[in-house]
Amino acid sequence: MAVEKKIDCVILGLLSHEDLTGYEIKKRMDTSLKYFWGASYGSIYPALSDLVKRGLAIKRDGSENNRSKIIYSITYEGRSYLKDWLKLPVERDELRYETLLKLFFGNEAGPLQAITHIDAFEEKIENELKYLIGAADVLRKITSQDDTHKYYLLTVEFGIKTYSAYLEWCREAKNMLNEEN
Amino acid sequence: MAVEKKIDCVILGLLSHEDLTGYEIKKRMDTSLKYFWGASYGSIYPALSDLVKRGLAIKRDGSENNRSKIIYSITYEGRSYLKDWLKLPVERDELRYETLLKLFFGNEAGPLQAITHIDAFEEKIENELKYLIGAADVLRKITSQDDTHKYYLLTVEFGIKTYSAYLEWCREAKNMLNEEN
DNA sequence: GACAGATATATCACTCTGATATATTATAAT
DNA sequence: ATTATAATATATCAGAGTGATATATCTGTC
Repeated sequence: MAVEKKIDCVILGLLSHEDLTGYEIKKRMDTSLKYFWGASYGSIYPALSDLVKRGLAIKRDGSENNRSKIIYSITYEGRSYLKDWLKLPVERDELRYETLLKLFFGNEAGPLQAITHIDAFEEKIENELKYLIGAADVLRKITSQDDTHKYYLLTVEFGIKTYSAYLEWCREAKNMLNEEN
Repeated sequence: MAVEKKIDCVILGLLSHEDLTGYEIKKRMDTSLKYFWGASYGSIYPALSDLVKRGLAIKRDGSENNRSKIIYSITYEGRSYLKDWLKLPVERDELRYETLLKLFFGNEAGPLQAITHIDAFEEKIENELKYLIGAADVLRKITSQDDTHKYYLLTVEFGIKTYSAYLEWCREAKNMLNEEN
């Protein structure tokens, strides 16, 4: 079986929920998927053209006035392709934390520098955690009626759990670094 | 200031600890850095040649018998370049979890499929957590004498905290999915 | 009516991955 | 002793994806 390109699978996944333009797909990446996935225009637009060529999606013109707009929908074949991919075991879960990388080499720059990086990390995580907690409240109310957003809620709860753990670690790490400077 | 390529910074960081061959650098990536960073031979070898060209590292022949071996060391300029990068604020911390991606689109495949992915994730994390706990024990003994490995220990403790949170989430997520199937 | 910001599509140089090729040495099995 | 397998070691390349940039329109506001 051909190796699935991840960008194709994400786009088909989003199109399985609703019809979208390339621009809207990018917005979903930057909001709903932000905490565990990402993609740039440079991969989205070429992938959309390719999906249409392969019959996994179709496009229609949705222009309004002079604003050009191309709306993409998933086809039956696209949905089947998506289902096949969802069945396959997960290939890779990957973390790429520059904060940890800089910390790992921290003895070159000293504890004060390390604490500065941890402080910045902590602040960013605190803000994102607030957002996720708000999102979870909204989603819990919706899913109590119908459960179309159940899976979305699961990923948000993953974020809440891990971000809370990050904050605990920040405090402990700073304590350890403060002991000896 | 020129934008630093991440691969250059990681390699210089590793060389700031000890002289290494390209192969050994890859091994460090796959062990010590594994939980928060990665790189392939296809980026390591070209980057090493480039670092030498720019005077940030030097190479010497370390061949034994017929086994060719090139040993790289960091230069004064390289160490200074590394320190400059360590001072800069972190640009990006990024998660790329295919498990969460498949879960997000889970309503297309159903709760049983989602649970299968969570089970696989849980098993992988349990194994890695065991390894990290062992590594932390060793590192804590070493750092109680001298603290060269203090920063390494901090990254391991980050892993332990987050992996424990992942496991909690796995149990809760499966409970939620089991309620209704 | 001027300006900023959001909407919308598209391309490109460059980075990095994943796979592969090549060759030697060490270890284990038969 | 021989064979097979795994580890050591360097290197390259097609293809995937990023980040930046270009272009143009629409919307809100001062």
